[in-house]
Amino acid sequence: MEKEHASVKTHCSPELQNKWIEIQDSLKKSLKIEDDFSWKIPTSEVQNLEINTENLDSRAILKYVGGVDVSFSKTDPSIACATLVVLDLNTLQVVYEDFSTVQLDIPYVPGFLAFREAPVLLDLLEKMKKGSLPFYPQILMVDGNGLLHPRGFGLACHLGVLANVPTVGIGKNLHHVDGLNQSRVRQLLEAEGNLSKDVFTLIGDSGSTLGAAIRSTQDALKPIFISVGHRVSLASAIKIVKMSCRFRVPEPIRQADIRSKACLRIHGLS
DNA sequence: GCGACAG
DNA sequence: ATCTTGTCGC
Repeated sequence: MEKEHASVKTHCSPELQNKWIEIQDSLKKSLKIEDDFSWKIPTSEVQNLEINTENLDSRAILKYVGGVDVSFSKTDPSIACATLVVLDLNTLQVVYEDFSTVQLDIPYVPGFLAFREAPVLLDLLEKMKKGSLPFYPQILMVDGNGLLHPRGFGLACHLGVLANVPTVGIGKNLHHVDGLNQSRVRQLLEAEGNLSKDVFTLIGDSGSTLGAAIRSTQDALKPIFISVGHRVSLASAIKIVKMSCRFRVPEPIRQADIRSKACLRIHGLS
């Protein structure tokens, strides 16, 4: 009888984890956490109309927002469907979608999600770019964290750096990091005077700003967790996320998730 | 040292 | 991530 724990703790060799940590630390040197893009974020409807006399700003307006997600087969947990969608920010309609069904042998290890999911997502992005396909995303929303990560380099950062595209991390659950945990977030949201607030900056014990918890919809009790991925500031990331929310989960991520699962069904998995 | 821990 | 029923909302 092996000395296997009855629990389902995920772990892999310390050697591999050390190697992964080196890669994260190395890639992190290329990380940019301020706005680094040529377009401008749309503000009010009025300003987008050309009746505005201040036409000195010739930058393009953000229009194409991407979203990526990976779903897994319940029958064979190693089979995954990775999905890339691009939405028109004005209509929140999908203008592009692509899938890749693959076998993933690398396990999910907290803190190392990128080593499992980034490769296939990168393939989808590179395929779109090399094919000169239209609607290549000006910014990409990723199902996972960015700076809100044990070493400040989650999947959103990882993908952003390798694809050299602006990214924002979207977590549906809090990754406990730097002293941040559910009870502290709960305490933030329920604090007197914060009942009507919808954005809560997340500052760790170290004093650094790791991201923000936001109530994306009025009726959403449970927040989502936004963090900087690459080439975008937290303030800009929050603005863009707010513009893409019809429901709690921002539409690019939500559509990627829905279509990813539909893709598995069509292929007889599910 | 042990537990907690995005998807 | 995935396993699941009913239920509420648009």
